[in-house]
Amino acid sequence: MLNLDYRDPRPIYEQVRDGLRRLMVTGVIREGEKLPSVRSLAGTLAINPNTIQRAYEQLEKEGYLRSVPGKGSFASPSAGVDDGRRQDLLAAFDRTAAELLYLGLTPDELAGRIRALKGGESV
Amino acid sequence: MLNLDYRDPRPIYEQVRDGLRRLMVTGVIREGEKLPSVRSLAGTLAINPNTIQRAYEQLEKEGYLRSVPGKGSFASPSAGVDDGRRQDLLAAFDRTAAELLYLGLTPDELAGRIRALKGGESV
DNA sequence: GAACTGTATGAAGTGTCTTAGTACACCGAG
DNA sequence: CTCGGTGTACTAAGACACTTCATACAGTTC
Repeated sequence: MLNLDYRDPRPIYEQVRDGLRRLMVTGVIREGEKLPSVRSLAGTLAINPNTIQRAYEQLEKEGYLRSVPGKGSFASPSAGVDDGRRQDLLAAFDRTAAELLYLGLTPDELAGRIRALKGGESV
Repeated sequence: MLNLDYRDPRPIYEQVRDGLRRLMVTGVIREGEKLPSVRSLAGTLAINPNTIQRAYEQLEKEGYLRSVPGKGSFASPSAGVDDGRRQDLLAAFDRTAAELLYLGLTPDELAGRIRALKGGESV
């Protein structure tokens, strides 16, 4: 379900956080679905539960999941994602696209890449 | 020319590196132009020269500038940018766009943002 | 030679990441 | 109610990255 790369300079909790977010974005984990518990995921990945909790904590702040004491953590609907996350993504999108244009790619090429992503056949 | 934000969790050398890269991408610094020396920029920003050197070192690996002992550092043409950097950017572009689509934006909206960036009126 | 340039090295302080261990409160099933 | 699983909180410790300070060397320009 998730892969850790110890050669990756990014902290483990970021790899877990980004990996889980990606699973939700790509539809592997769907709205309302129960995520692995802090302790079980820590066991699976052979890391400390505190590290998992930190990843969950941040995903909850972003609005990607909701944690309920005693019950577990559940994926939230995409509409519930925090607006700050949206703003950050848009800013990152503009920065990346601007540099790619500087490097010689055309707006049409970038638009083509977006269409090729297939928006997750949602709605 | 460059702003440092000490509330930003990113390391200073990354802020300098990304800031300089942005100045080149936006055309403020043009191909062949001489960049501030390691020591002078360190003095301007009131930080250690080693930190500037680290930023320059990485930009040179990316192909954005070329440093010559005794002479200085000079902005390279966009065609000289490393291919690894291109690949990283494309991967980041796809990830960001995929998440934005998941959050409800349409391919047309994203394409519109790209056109609004105005590719630096180069060539 | 003097003054600039990039480059290299080592030591010290600070902060983050991660682990380990413990503890508390909540929920659901038996 | 009891028990096991859940999220959450806290402290301590070690490992590592970031940054600074200081020094040094080599190349260029005048």
